[in-house]
Amino acid sequence: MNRWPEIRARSFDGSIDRPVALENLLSRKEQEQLRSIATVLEFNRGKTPIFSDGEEARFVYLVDEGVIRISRCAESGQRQILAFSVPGDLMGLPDGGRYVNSAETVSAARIYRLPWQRMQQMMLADPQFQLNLLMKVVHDFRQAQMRIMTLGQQNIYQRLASFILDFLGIPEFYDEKRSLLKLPVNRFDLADYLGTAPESAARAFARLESQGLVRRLTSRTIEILDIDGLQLLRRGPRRGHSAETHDRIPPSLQEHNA
Amino acid sequence: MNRWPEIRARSFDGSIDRPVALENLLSRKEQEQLRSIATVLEFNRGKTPIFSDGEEARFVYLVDEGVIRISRCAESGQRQILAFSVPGDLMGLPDGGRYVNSAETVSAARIYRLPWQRMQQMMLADPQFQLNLLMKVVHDFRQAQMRIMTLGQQNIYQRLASFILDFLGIPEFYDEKRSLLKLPVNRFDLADYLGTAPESAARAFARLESQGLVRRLTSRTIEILDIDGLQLLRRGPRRGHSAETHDRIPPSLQEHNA
DNA sequence: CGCCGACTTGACACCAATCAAGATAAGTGG
DNA sequence: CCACTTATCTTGATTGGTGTCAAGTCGGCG
Repeated sequence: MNRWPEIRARSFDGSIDRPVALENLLSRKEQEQLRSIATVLEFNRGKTPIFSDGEEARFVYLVDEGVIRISRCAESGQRQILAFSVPGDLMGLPDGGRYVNSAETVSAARIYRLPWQRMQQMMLADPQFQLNLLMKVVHDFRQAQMRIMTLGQQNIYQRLASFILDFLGIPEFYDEKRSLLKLPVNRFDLADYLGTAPESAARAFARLESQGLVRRLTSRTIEILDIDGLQLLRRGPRRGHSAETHDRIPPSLQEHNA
Repeated sequence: MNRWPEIRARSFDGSIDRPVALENLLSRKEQEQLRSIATVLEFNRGKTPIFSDGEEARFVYLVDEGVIRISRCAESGQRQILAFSVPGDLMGLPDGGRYVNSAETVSAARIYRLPWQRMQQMMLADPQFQLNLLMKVVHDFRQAQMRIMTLGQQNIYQRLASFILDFLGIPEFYDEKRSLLKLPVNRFDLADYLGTAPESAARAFARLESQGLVRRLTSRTIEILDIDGLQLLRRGPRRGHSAETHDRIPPSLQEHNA
């Protein structure tokens, strides 16, 4: 059990057009440095809480395996999923001594728990290490800004296209040879991530399918038919023509129409 | 001119409910530390570019006076304003050696320009200073997450209420005695910040006015009539009743629930 | 006074939230 | 294994929200 898994090539939120290089995740060396003060947490199943908004923050966490959802509830009670954390991501940085987000597993996961006090000592003792962590936080900051762009400017279909495109760079979820994307989340989580309702998320899939961009095999397994079309959709204006995306309709879908 | 101005009590984006304490801005000591390697830039007017998306990033910037808008253009050409920077805020952190956002003055401003190379040296030489900067970035990260909440869950009226409430804590803009708020931005900037169209921003003001929450004296000067009402609006559901604001339920929104 | 940009308002069409009702998949107990 | 319950997902209908075009108003400045 002292194997240390390979670091994934890119962070979850990175877009296709701006590939996120390895240095934006914590490097193997940095992770090893952190592991020396870590406690391993193993989770067998999804929906298990790791930390919660408002708790005193004595630990930060490093994802080693699996997917974690980072969320916060608005005062209205509405949940917003701020990000999905994948291996190499850091989470649980305190603000005023407390967590400001909640984190739950989405699937089985292995996570390293790091005492924040000792983290700080390490950072003070090794400024280069601290600088690397700083750059990691800056990177996460950029990812948050990209989500501001998405939520501020794109309609639901475009947001879904962005979400899908983000996943195509992660081999763990996308089987490139067969063009199969395995979504790690259900429609509820997806809706809370996109800032919409589950029904709208389902409708967005339906429309992408009607335009020949993807095909739903099951609700969690999507065949990707037209990456260029997805990118065009994402880049287009919010109020774009909906009718026929671009002229092509895959042979499998000719509706004799009505 | 070696006076060092008082640090504002709170950062721009902080909400009323979660007051942002002084330590989230750079402290006076930290700012002085930075000033030792800084070049002062003075801007007499708004709309002057400071740095632009894609440029090689050799400097970071510290706002001393005035308001700066941080923006990015989507591939569709649509501009999104990610944040407004106020005194004590840091901006221009590079990603991959380049700026990823653009910054322009909104009003007259004084800004300290810091060579990024020397900044890094300073951070390596003084880990405590670096840790303070890290916490500052973490705080900005939180602010970005709060914007994700706002954009993902709130309608235009609520976003405008959030925007207004954010400003009420800044004495530079809000004359508490006379309940007068002086907006530093025009409707275009406001719309790009809220993720909507200028027309919708105007309509949102009209509706807040029709509900007796605010009154427009000029397009940039707003009289605040009902702070509680604004907070209720912000906290409410996205699809809430608009008609009469004031048959309000006390904010003790206990989750009695069904 | 007249121009021009910023702002506002109206009209209209499209988007998306909500309620409601199936349809499908996943458990659960017999 | 099947019948049943349940959760998840999908689709339809309806209504309110909001982007867009267009027209009009206001204010500042020459």
